[in-house]
Amino acid sequence: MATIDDVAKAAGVSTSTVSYVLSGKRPISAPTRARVERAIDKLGYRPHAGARALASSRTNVIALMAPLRVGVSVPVIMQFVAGVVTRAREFDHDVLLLTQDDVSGLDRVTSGSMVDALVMMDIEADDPRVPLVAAAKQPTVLIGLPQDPEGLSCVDLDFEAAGRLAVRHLVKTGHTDIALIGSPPEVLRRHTAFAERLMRGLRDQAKSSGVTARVEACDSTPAGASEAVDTLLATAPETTGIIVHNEGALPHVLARLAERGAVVGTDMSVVAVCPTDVALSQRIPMTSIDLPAEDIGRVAVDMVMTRLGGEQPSETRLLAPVLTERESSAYGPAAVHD
Amino acid sequence: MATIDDVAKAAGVSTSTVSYVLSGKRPISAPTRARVERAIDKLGYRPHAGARALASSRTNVIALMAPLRVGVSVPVIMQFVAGVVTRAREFDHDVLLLTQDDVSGLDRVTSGSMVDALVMMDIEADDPRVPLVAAAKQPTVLIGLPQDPEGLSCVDLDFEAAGRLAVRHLVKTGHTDIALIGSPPEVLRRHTAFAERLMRGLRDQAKSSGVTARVEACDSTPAGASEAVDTLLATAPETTGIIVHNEGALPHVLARLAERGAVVGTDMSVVAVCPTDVALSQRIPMTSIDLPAEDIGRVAVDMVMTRLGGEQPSETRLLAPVLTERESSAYGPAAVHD
DNA sequence: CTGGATCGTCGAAGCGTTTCAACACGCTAA
DNA sequence: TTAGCGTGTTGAAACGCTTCGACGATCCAG
Repeated sequence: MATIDDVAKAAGVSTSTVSYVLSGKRPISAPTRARVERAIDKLGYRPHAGARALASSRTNVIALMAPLRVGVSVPVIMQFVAGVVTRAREFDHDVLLLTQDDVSGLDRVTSGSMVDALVMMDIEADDPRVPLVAAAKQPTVLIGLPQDPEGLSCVDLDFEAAGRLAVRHLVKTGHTDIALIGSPPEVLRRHTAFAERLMRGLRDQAKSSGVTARVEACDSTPAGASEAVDTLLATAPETTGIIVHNEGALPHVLARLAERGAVVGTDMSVVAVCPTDVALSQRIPMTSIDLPAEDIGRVAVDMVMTRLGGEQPSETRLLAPVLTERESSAYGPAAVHD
Repeated sequence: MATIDDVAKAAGVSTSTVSYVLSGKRPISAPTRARVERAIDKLGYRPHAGARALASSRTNVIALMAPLRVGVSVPVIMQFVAGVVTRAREFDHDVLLLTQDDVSGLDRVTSGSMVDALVMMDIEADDPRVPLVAAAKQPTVLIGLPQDPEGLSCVDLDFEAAGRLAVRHLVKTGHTDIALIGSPPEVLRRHTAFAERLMRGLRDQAKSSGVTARVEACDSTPAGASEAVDTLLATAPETTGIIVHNEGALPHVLARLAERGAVVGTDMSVVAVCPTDVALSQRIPMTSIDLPAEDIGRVAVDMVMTRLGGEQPSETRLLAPVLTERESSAYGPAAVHD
């Protein structure tokens, strides 16, 4: 492997000149720059990442903590990951993937200076990682909202607004008996932030709209979905509007409703909260509130990068939910027809 | 951040002694070791990854190239990834995730010495990355089999054997008209290795068993699956045994068969090639050949690690397919009942 | 005793960059 | 003419670690 000194020798300049050509941090005359560049690709020179990290304390790597937890939809996680990785590359950064949900990986990459910054997914309401990143020297962006986002940068879909929006939509189209089929019990037990926020928004809106809204946890399996549907329709047979916030369970919920003879889009209105591609690959195109996972990943990287240059204050960005009507929802019993 | 010199000073030893305590490459007396260790965690010392990489030319990072291509099942990819990441951690390595399918990332991490080794997924028959890794100084393991695995280390399910096994099973249970519902057309167009290998095994076995076996490509969407099922049953209505090698399409294939009144497990036998958890989360438990994705990821790391220590010869490991009978297959028309 | 191993520790030379202070040069302005 | 300035380039000092060769001490065999 050629070193920067080899390049310098080949170009007849000093090593620092080569370095400045590469970094652009000092002006270099056109002819010199040309000689250096020619030498670089004649030798196939690549800077040694470790040496660079040592000298500059910049690694051009960011860490992505994506705990692979039970109950979270893997395709959705991957959309976040894809957003993060591709955007990071646009800033000339690579991504170190951490999947353990403990705190040791965090400590290792931050205090070992392996990364310049961190993006953390799947935040719980009282997440043990949060105090650590607050203390780390690397800037961090959370995908999701912890209990106390004080001094932290966060980005997420505004799930509270999404909950409200879903209810408002159903109410507006004439539904007064509404239910949420939500996250798996494990997720709720962990107090995963997004699940709780959606429920809060939903309850608030139901209350202020004067409609009933019950909530069923739901495993992402066929059996779990069937059970959720069955208990829901047993305890509240008057339900005509269902919000499903569980990508894995969604197809099974629809299948069970069909088995029970409920025609989605006619008898029963269903609003999904999920990525658009998931909404579109169901048995019928779903009315849905988009979870723009890839965008959120991208934004997380943008935020982390602005904090990397210059001492920006922390900010939390909540993306406004957008509801798109498709074929799974219709007017309900209380609809006012004109 | 404390440095190794701080630790040495605090413990009253030389920096090299601290280094040897950490690496264990030279014997250190018990009392000295104890003093050093006390100093280490009093100061909260962590070696600087870049400095270590520079001095030792070891980064303790491996690259994982997992192109996020259209047509490949994301949950399955993630199983590979999970296997790789967790096993890498057991060897004290972290994972750098590359998702671009071009060759630039490969070049960057190898010639920049960012990683000690590579694991590459989703190999095409004539993959442009293969010549590059053969030239790189870092050992590499491919998940999948290129056209010419000469001098390369590879690991995968033995898809050819899986194709044969699936056919043999159907033949043995009395089916003479067999079909494969396979990968999406894009995957075939890329000559993705595993898809072609399964088809080859299937055709060979069909030929030598004297049964017919047609092949349908199949998009992983509801529409694509319906289309595949429809054309299959239109052109070969006598089909009683179907092999599905497409995780994304599987549920939709089953749904379409049901819609058309074919009772899977009675009229129609279906064998899936997919991870067991996918096989179990369908409308009925599927007879399947397991794709042990996480295991394969783990094995890939094992192989890469043995090649990292000592100059091992390259090897390719093909895991023997295992078929598990469940409820989606039954005896066919030609079965000999006793 | 003496000579040679063995054990534990140390000093110093790298590893390949970045970056700071300094300098040479040609200009312009006084 | 000279002081002063900006432009382009350089030398050398970090950055924090690993590892090689060397060295004193201890031990055992002869």
